[in-house]
Amino acid sequence: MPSPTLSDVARAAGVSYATADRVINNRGNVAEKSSEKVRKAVAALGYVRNIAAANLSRGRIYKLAFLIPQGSNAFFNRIHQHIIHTAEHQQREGVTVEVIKVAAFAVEGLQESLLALLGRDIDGIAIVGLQSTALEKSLAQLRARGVAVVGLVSDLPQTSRAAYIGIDNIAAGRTAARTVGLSHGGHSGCVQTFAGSMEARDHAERLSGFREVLEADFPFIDVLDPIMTKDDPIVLQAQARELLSHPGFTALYNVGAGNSGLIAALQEAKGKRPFCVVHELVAHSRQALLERHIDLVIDQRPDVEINRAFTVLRALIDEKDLPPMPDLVPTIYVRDNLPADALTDKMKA
Amino acid sequence: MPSPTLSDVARAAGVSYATADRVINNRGNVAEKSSEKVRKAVAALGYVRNIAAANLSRGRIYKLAFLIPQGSNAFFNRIHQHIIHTAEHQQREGVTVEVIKVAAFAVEGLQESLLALLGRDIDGIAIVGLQSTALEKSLAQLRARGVAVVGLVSDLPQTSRAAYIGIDNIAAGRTAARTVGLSHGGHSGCVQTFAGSMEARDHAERLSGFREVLEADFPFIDVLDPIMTKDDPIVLQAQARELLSHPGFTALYNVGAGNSGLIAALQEAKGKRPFCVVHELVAHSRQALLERHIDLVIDQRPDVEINRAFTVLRALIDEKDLPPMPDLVPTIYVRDNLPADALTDKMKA
DNA sequence: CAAAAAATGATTGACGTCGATCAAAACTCC
DNA sequence: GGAGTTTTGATCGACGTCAATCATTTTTTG
Repeated sequence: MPSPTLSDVARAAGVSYATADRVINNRGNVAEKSSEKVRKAVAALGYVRNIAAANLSRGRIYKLAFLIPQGSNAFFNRIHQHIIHTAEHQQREGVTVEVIKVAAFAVEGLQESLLALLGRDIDGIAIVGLQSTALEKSLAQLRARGVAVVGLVSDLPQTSRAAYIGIDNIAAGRTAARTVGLSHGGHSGCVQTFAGSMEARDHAERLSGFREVLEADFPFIDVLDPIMTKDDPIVLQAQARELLSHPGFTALYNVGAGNSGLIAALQEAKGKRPFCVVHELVAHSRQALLERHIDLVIDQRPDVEINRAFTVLRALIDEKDLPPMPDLVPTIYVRDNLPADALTDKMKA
Repeated sequence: MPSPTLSDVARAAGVSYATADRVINNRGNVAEKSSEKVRKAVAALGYVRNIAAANLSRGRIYKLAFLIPQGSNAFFNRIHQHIIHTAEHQQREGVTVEVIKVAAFAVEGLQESLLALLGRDIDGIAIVGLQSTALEKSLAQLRARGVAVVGLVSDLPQTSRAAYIGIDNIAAGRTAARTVGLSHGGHSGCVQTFAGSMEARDHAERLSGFREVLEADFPFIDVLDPIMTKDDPIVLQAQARELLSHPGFTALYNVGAGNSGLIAALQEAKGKRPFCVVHELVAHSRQALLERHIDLVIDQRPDVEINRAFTVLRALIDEKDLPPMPDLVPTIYVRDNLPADALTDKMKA
């Protein structure tokens, strides 16, 4: 019942503790024959090294870094908050975390930060990624040095990371479409979409998922080509204001950020407004839900993602397999299933 | 930077390690004056005992028990699966788990299981609860012996548990109502509700939340009194079949279980069907979503709940404060945001 | 003020692992 | 078969805590 120790393994393999230790921590200078015997004994006994004891022994500290885009984007502020909050609690378990702000969506900036990291001893990094192949080389270098790399929210080149932690954005778009479709109750309609930029992969993916479902399952709803906003609230507000003055739109869907502008425009408008779906639950989208200016928020649960990032990074660093974690799915918020407002609560404190 | 050790505390307090140890592990035989000094030093240095080292030292094993209702209920099977799965991974970290099946929704059965637990040395239990005050005494006894008790999915008497892990069922009902309301796109309608029993607190709560939102925000939708089903698929199928033969129902909402019956009836029916909302994502509700027999599933994410139960129990047992965990909210599933089907995947393997 | 009781100090051996060191044994190779 | 190399064994002292023991000091009590 009690887990076998390395001494047990050594005994079973017929070698000394020292040799077993050399194999387990591959320190070299061990004959293939002995190595073989030890590996067999490990398999036979089901030995798993006690990470707590190991960490205690060497006084290990896990050094993690999170690279997230700079700027005043409410969503990334929320991400940042969650990282800090989680880091506080992990501190006592030997995890130190550094949050590195990177110039938003600029490959060069990210590249630079990665190079800076190369010189330091870091155990794992989570990166809000860019698909650019320009990153491949430095990421490969980092990983060659044993650094665990995961993509967060937005993926990196597949070969450059051990895992991607984020939602499926096509599914997110499809989900939005489903709700828009259902909201029409079989009646015809016309949806105006908004996007920051078609170069942002997540925006493009959401749009394609959105289109796909509406075309297939709700053909009586027209989908208009997206208005490009650069995620700028000012642009969104102006465009939305103009739009809302014309009747005929039965739904609005913004795949990108800058929702405060959209919400401001909706707030001004009188009378029946179109069905509105946006992404990411932050202070203003939350309030807009409560005040009925919008109907739905599709959220990627950054709290769950951050949680997962920590867990995955530790598992990668410890080279153990992943414990069960909640699945990541695009979450639909209406005004009735909002979580307690932790951020607001914190602000008060 | 490195955490202070108990030796540091002892030195700071001007007492010996032995005395500091006596205070920390309250072994008694220590003068109030010394005790005071030690506590002050603890506060001053911010000492937190190293749980990994402590567990290593005493070879601690956390003994947990989960009490869940017996029977072939798909939802509880899912719960059971998650417990087993999580337990496997926790095993190597010194956690043993026992799942105790209790006669469904019978206070006596639960009571009996609790009494049986009284004799054994258990560190924590999670109970799919009953609100009954009959349980208060045995729960109080257990807790007096230092057993951590949390309510799972369905709450226990408030004073009898340290935490409740489950969704707010009123919010769940409100959420269902919101989606039903939105699906009517401003048109009038008529919803038939189904419930297992009004004595089940979660059923009653969901219904009241459902009613509340529809009456307040969608007064043009009629809510019919619930058909009582005892969560029996046969009953549901018969009732639904009958219902579907009449036109005029624009939505169906089942707050309880037994959905396979409802789905079977929907499957038989031809033509346009009402908007359908049910609770809990399990094999058949998942399939029904995919095959478009129903529109929405409100789920309480048992995977998240189980995860949380383990985390909370450990925190209670270790007497440390709670690490950040994902919020528990009623989750809305449509056919486009379903998680990967872990259970099915497992069945195959 | 002496005897009993209570509190404290000092110390030790676990727990399982790491990262050493040093000597002894087992091999190569010529 | 002797020098050199590689591989082993044995052992030690951390890491921070727990759970002991035993001797000593301090306090209480009659």
